[in-house]
Amino acid sequence: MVTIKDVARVAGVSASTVSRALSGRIPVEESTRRKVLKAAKELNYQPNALAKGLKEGRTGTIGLIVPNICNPVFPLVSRGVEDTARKSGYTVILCNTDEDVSIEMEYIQKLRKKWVDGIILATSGKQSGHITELKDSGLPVVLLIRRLEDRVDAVVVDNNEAARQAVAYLIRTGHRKIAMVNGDQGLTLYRERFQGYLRALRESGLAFDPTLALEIPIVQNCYETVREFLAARPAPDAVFAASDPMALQVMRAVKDAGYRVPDDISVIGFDDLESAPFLDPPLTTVRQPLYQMGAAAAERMISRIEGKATTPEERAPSVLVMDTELIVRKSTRDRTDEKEQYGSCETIGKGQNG
Amino acid sequence: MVTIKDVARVAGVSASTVSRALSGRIPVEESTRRKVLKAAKELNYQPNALAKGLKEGRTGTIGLIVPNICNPVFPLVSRGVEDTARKSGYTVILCNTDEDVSIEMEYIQKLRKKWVDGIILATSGKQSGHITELKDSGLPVVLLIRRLEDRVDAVVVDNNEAARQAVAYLIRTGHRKIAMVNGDQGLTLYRERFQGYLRALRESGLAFDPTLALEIPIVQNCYETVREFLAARPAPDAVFAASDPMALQVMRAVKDAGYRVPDDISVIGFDDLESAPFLDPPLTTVRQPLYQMGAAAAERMISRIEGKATTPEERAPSVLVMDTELIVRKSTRDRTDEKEQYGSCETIGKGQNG
DNA sequence: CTGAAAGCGCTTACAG
DNA sequence: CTGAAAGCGCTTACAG
Repeated sequence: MVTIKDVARVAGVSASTVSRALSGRIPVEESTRRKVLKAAKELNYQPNALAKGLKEGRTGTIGLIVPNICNPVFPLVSRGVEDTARKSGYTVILCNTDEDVSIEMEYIQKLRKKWVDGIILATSGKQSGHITELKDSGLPVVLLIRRLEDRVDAVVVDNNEAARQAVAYLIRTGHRKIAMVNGDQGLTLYRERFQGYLRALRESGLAFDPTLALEIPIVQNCYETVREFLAARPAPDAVFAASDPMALQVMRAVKDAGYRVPDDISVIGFDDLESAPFLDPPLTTVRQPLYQMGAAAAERMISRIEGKATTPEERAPSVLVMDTELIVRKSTRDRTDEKEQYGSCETIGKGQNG
Repeated sequence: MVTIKDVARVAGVSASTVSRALSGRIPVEESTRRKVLKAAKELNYQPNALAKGLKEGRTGTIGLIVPNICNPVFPLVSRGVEDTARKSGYTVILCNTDEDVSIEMEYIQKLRKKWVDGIILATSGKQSGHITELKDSGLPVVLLIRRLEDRVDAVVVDNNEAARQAVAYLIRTGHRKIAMVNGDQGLTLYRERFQGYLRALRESGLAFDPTLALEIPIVQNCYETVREFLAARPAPDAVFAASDPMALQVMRAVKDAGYRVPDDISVIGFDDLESAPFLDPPLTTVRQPLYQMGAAAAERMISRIEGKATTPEERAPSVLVMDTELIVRKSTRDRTDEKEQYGSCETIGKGQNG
């Protein structure tokens, strides 16, 4: 590798001058600057980022910790982070934890050793002590998806309200027996969505029926659990699934049990993944601005790192709550309209996937 | 941050001794070793990875360059890479290029500056000069998905053969007018899949009809293009889509055009994403061992980095071709069986999504 | 086995 | 404006 000394030799100046000329912000005689730039180009000089980082105490690297990049919300989130980071010259280290706090802590330690300039945490884990500790150590931390009161910067959606709106929509369109298929209640975001579901019921004076609330911690079990649920008791008239991947499995289970979507059972999801409009039927779901959330988290992170936050308000932790939107497609129907739109050929519809 | 000097002071030895004691592999008196370990623990000493990297010329970091983590094959691939890397103590920098060679080159340069120990390249870009150049520079490089003759380590599937098998299956089950919905022909993997399609036709004595071959470089356009295709000419009896996301859009378009899957048109995909069994109908598709491919690439990379490859054969570039498997589900049917299994209620079936 | 010294490749106060 | 020197925090040949 060619070093700063090689450039210095070729340009006929000292290493200090090369460093200054290349930095751009320290005054150097125009003619020497040109000589240095020419030599650097000629030798294809690439400054050693480790030496630079060691000296400056910063590396232009951001850690991004997610539960699992295979959960389809995270690719979009991480593109939001990475695109924004890249535009400002930062690079992203990706870490999957599977919501295992010990892996999360292991990664945090490793990232600190590598002197990342900050850590974006998109896990919704069960513990938080290590996070406030991390923040108090002075390293910039931004939470994504999850918040920790108002003590740490965060970018989130209002899961409670988004879920309430979705369920309120079902109620408004005539559904009365609404099941909720939910994820691990150990994770804040699923608890919040459950609270929203309860709130919508309460606001409409509907009683909460605990037998209609399914907690399914592992997405892969969703299909089986819903099949058993449908086999064991009278069907609900709607299912609110706490994520699109769960909604997909719910729809499959509903159809395989001999019911039609949305004729017999309406299904609503949460996420609005890219595939949602192409499912059969196209999925009604709550849209989260995933890419924008990633981008916003990265922006917040970079302004923390670069110390742009100067006023007291800017220095205080900020929680950015982004808007969700209910996207109505064809997996839900209006039950207040008694002329059934999809009602013909009922037996076939019921049987075709059974 | 606490440094090696702090530990040395507390342990009452020199920094050199601390370094040796902590390294584990250099002999140190048992009693001093214990003192050092105790002091290190007490101070929660974390060695500075930048200083270590600067001295040793390696960083325990691997670069992973993909086209777009939002293309759903890459989350699994990258988990394979990351899980394997993590087990050996490595960390992964993720880079998205959108198949833009200039972004790819920019990232390669940046990764080199950061002294990554190797680069795994999963892009299937149109140029390759910079890759052989990179490899010749001595930095370990492993290709994923794509290969470059036998000049660079690679982990791939036999796209040509996998596509041939899929199309041969369609032919064997009585399909005669088989369309192919394909991706950007500038990318090797799609060209190879197209070649496999042609080969299957040829082997069965079927003529290739160019009007049945659709090149759709941008997945998002797939639905519209297939709608137009179906509106403009008599329908094919099967569609081979070169990826599952395309297959999903094809199924939607087929149904919206008033045809049934698989009664009127069989659809076959490529990837076997997690959602494939839950689609409606469950998707027949070619399974790629995505996670294993990522893991294999990371293993190859690590053995290159750590110089385990010692015999001449081990040092030579290796191309690992992994097996694909055709997973038959319900989106294809057997046309040689003239009792149509799904044939009842034909008009409803055609109309229900139109 | 252990310590003092050199050096990895930068940046930046310190002189001039 | 420019150079020589110090130092970021490690590791490792060199002596002892």
